Amino acid sequence: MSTKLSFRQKVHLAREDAIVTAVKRLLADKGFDLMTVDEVAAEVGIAKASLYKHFPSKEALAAAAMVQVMDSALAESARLQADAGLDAGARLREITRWTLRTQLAGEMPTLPSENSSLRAALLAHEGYMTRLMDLSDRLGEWIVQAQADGTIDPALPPEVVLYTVFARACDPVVGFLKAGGRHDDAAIVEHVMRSCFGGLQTRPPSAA
Amino acid sequence: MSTKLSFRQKVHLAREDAIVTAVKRLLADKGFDLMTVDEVAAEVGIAKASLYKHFPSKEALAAAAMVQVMDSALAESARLQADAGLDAGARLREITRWTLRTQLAGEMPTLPSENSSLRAALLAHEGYMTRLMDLSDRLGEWIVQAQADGTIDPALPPEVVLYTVFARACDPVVGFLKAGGRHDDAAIVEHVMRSCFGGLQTRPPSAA
DNA sequence: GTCTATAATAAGATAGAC
DNA sequence: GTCTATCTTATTATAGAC
Repeated sequence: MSTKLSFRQKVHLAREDAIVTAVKRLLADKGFDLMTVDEVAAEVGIAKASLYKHFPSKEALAAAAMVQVMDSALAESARLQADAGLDAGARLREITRWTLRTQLAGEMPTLPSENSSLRAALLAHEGYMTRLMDLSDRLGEWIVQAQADGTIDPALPPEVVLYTVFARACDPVVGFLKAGGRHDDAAIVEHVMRSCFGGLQTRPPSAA
Repeated sequence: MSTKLSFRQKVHLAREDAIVTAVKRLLADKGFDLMTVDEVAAEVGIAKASLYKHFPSKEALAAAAMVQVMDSALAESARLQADAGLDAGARLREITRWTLRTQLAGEMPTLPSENSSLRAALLAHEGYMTRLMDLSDRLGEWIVQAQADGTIDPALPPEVVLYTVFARACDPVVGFLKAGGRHDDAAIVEHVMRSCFGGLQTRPPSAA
């Protein structure tokens, strides 16, 4: 890969980045089905036909946004991996916290529900699937390690833990609490973290 | 209310019930936005125009389905309330279990996401809102009682517990595990129950 | 590559006969 | 109340000039 880019190419990439940023925000706000390409064009400030010169379809638009989110998540996971002061359990908690903060910031596109034209497009999108598997592998290692360490319940199958962490990205509890207006963002994150990792039941005073 | 119904009225109600049943299934399967009125008509086996003689809009169709689900949930909560062998914590666990079983059976319509024409229709639907508030009140009493009993973590605000229980109705973990095919329905329910009430962290051997 | 204008299609809703 | 046929609107996508 050359790092030397012509002015034209830089402008091109900057525009595509502006488009993807708008798509991310709209996806987080309304979801794929309710987001219209007209809205995206309006938010970016260009004509709809110009959008289609950059991305061939609405699905490709959304996939590009999902790839960018995956890259953010992978970057965050790399930071946590590099932090030698954290054990596997702490890394899992911190990536979950990052997920909740990202959702609260309105930057977490809602994942595709089971039946959606987006779902098929994402499954066929090589870049997205590679990143999803990389992230799953890294979190999977943390989970197995944390279960060996005794910080994550070994009675839960690892995929249950993985899906539960992933699901925080679209946890409706976050939105409900935000809409209620009785808690600030930090409190919402801590409440959801406590219910997720500690459970709803009362915990006996921990030996640890 | 008279219990005496003419034959015509009975046929009318039976048809409306068939419609609502189809809508419930399609809502659980595809969600509101992806469900089309044509599909509903096809599944019931009548013409679309006939549907509109029974329900004035797609939103009214979905609202009728949501009311029926709420009635099921209220009936289940009444059964649990009447069971003197259960304390508040056990009732909360059992209503959550019922929610998960209903979702696995394909009978739990997905709740409206934040931005949807359905959301506004439901907020304006008196029958739905009354039932939602009745159910929230009953679960709210259970939560406060369970926190006083020490079976639910008193550090969590009651509304966090309430929303967390409600959110099991659309927990994507259930669908992921089902799609994975490595667990039967009963195992899925138990894994999600354990992660929800016990938390992802290892629990020290309980004193209780 | 950007624009305006325009297909092409899908889906909610209705008209009018029976 | 049920049907067929149709209207209306919203939305994805493209044509063609510059």
